[in-house]
Amino acid sequence: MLDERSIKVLWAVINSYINNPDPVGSRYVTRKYSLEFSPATIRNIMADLEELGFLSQPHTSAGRVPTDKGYRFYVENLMDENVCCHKGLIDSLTRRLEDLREDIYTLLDETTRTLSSHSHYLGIAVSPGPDGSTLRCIELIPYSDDRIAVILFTNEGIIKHKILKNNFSFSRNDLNRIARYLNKEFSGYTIREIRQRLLEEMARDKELCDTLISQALSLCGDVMSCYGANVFISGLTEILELPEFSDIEKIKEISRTIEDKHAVIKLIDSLANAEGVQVVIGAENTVEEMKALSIITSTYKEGDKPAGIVGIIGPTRMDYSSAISLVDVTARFLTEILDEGGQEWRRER
Amino acid sequence: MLDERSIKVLWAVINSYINNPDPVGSRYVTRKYSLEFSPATIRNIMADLEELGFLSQPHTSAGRVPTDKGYRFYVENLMDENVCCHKGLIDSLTRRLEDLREDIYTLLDETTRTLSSHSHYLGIAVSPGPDGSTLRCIELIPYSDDRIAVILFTNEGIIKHKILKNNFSFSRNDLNRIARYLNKEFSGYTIREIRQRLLEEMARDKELCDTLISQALSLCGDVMSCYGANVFISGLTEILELPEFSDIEKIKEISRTIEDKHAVIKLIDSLANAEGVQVVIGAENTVEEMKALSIITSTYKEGDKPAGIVGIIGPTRMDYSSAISLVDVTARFLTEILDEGGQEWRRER
DNA sequence: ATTAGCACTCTAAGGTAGGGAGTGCTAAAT
DNA sequence: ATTTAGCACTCCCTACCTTAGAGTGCTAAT
Repeated sequence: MLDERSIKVLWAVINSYINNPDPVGSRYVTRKYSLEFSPATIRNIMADLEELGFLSQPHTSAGRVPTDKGYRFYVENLMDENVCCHKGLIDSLTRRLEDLREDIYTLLDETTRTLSSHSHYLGIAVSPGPDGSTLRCIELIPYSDDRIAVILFTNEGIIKHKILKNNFSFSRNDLNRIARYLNKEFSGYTIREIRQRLLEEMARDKELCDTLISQALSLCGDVMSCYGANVFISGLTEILELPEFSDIEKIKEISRTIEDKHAVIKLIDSLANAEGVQVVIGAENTVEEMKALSIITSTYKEGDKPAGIVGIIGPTRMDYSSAISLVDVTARFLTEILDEGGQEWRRER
Repeated sequence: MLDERSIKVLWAVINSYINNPDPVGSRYVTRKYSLEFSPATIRNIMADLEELGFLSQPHTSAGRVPTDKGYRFYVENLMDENVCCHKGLIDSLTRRLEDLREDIYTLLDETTRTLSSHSHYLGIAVSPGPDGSTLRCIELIPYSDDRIAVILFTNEGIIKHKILKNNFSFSRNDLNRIARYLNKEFSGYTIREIRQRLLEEMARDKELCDTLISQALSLCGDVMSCYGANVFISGLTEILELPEFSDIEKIKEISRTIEDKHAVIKLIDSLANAEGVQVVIGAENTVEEMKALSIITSTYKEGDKPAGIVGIIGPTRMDYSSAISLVDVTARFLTEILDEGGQEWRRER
């Protein structure tokens, strides 16, 4: 499709632009990348590349800038794959996440911080949602006369708690019986499956009229209902340093976008089921406010099920190769951590 | 100290500047506030006020701008105290916090959102730290072969959990016994007191050699050690709209400052023990990066002990009267919520 | 096919002039 | 003695212009 010369030039332009967001001129390319052609030749090539949609000019008589299509080609064909191992990243991940193995929310929060400080873009992570999480066990604890603390453990290490007001007053024994029942029935299922079964069981138990059990089911349902995916984003400070965000309006837009976690979940969800690292460049994005940004994500897994997502959001002018491997390594790392946490449990069964 | 005329003028300047951050001129004051003097007279008064340090000029031949000292005088003497009841605020607080009574972290997070959306400044909240929180009860739950989930309930509604790796394998019965012991010993004490006692007991128990108990104590200590105050800040989007933050550098500074939660805690801590609403204006602040900002805080209480802090951070040109009552109302509201949550418990004892 | 040369285009930066808002001072008015 | 009108002056802000520089596209020569 493209001859070798064109590829060299395209690579040079993108490489240069990634390091420094100034339109790239023909003279600069010949000098800096010591190509064996004169600026005039490069100009011709660039004109061709522009016609093909890989480059564009901010205005006549400015240098060239890569288009989204250009970046896409770069990511798929030209990128430097063998980025050095992320020793520093692994180090900080292990160091910072050491004590957090079992508290996945804090773990993900720290992960986004690590991602953003290493990439200098936004770090993002989505916790396992109800569909993927497997219930490990439920505990019911008397909290006060008319309140019960319900605590949910999942394999992914998410602990969800809620305190429920209750009309009946349960003894500790009652609660233990209920918990035993719930655990027997539901542990090992995903939250989504449990929700489904709850609906059925509750319909059935209406007739059985076993107060304790039906109470238990309703308790369980209450907690489940507040179970959703959580989004973590950090690194605003990092991207404020980038020249493309020196404009207040853009910052406002980004800030609004990332404060609206629902929008982010929607955005990210479409990538949840893909294998490996996903790259969405600029206008490939379906969300209007993100058309100037690129997103790199990967899923981390619990066992062999995709659990949640980690990634990086940055300008389209992104250091793709390093960002991609950063995300890749991080996702693997999280998968590993979750595995350690889950192993004994799976062995046990 | 100031005659009535001067006060009127000072009030007018500050009032005008709060609504619109342009230096206030003499002509504008006479027009807008229909004072019974000519611009020339106002000019003389303003010159006096400047000499006294209440006003300043950005440059010769610009209008006047209030100084920190001016704001201070305004807050203490001139402010419109009887701001209308914050019906809207109370409404959204009740609506948004209804289901969160017992999960204080989510509660505080939502509180900052409500504060920032009502004030259009930054909303801030600090959760009860170890010193103030009273332990309600401890639960120990087997998590896997060699791990135990420790769950801490406090009166303030904070639930802290941690999963601990353990060398011994405890049966459920063991854990229940340990939990009973711990509850008997420690519930009703503040976290700080417990930490203190733990140290003593552990020293003593070395000789007693009751493995179970000393294990229990060490478990308890482990969880306590991760018990610190949490800071919540939100509303960056709000203050991006303010004209004083149209400069990227200022935004960077603020963003850095609020991302550094330790600094914020340090800053806020000095206000923790004061009664009622605290107002810190601009350079009165001890933290360098905050010298252009004002902070309004109040403590919410659990029972009669101050538990944590809520507040607003904004530009010195802040709508103090509404911000102050906003913070006041919110703090009272939180206190009330915590009271409801705690009442039964205290009654029980 | 490539390159040197050249005219042309567009931006970014710096400099200048004019308008406008506001002041301080002085002298007149109350 | 206080207040006010009048006026000269100061300073900022904006718009406008100019210039330098970087880069292009085209043409003609290699």
